[in-house]
Amino acid sequence: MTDATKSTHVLQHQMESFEESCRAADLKLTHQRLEIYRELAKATDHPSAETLHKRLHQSMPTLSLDTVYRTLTTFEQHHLIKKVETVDSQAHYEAQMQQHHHLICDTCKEIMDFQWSSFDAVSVPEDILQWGAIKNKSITIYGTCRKCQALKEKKKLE
Amino acid sequence: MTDATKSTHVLQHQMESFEESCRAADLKLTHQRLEIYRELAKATDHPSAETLHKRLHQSMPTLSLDTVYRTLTTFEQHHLIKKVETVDSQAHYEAQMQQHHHLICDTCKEIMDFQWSSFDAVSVPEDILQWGAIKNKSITIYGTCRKCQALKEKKKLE
DNA sequence: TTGCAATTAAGAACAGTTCCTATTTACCTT
DNA sequence: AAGGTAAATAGGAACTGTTCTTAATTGCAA
Repeated sequence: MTDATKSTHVLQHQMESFEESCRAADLKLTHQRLEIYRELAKATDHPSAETLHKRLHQSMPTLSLDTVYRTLTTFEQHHLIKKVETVDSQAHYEAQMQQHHHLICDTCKEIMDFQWSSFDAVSVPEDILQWGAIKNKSITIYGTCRKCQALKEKKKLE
Repeated sequence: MTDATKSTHVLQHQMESFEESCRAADLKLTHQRLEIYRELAKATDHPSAETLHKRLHQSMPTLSLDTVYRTLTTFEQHHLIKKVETVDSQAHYEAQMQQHHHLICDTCKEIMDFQWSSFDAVSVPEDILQWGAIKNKSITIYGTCRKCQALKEKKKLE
């Protein structure tokens, strides 16, 4: 993922399948829901409810923060989006529902998506199968991103 | 890990190295700190501050919840314990600092530790190395544990 | 043992999220 | 196209989890 935002035609397609899922789930297609979903779908940075609210405020000045929270919760309950696991006190969300993993920078806290299909293909160790019914496995990689590494180097030299 | 609690001798050893780390970090060895650490170290369920406070309340009735929060934050800053990534609104902690992974039950939300040394040994895909300096990678497996599976089966038959 | 900086208890304050209620909206029926 | 109705929304109040403030207490160095 080199671009900060998705191509419009990929987003278009994602919006269409979202609308279909809403109809299937008996969720009314309100302006707020469509815009909140679109804003999350085009983001690559796993935003919080507050961040989404700020971004949408320009185009929708009367949108309430509560609506953003309520809408995200509704979407999550219908498996249209996911809550991202973090140690942060704010909840973060993503519209990416395909199998993927996360890179987290310990400095700027930015979360990036990545693929690792050979890992996805392996089955879990024998003894874990004893634990119960496995549904999904995902990796989180921690480290310092290039940007933050560069900043640290710069500070050292000062 | 078959037992719900650790053997006393393993815990003893962990307490000793904890005390050593505190002295090295210039952290005073107060009764509260020792007991909070001991309670977390002997737990296998990744408790929240509130849960730890409840467990300690019997033996330490005047221990304040704030002290539990403050102490856990101090320990975390000194890398003596870790905050666990969850989608929960409460923060969860663990004293286990060796490389390990998590199993999370989607029903009872219980978090279990597990090892996967062959995964630990492999290096990450080439393109991720471009991202920055990798420090650690860990897996979270989601599913339904045996206990909850059994409960669901029981409900179906009713 | 004494002195002092660090730590603590208790409750106030704060941040993030959810609830309450009156109003508005989507969309089904005709 | 217009009306009816259940669902959704805005705004603010309430709630939950966490952190801060202050005065009292405690660990530990001298």
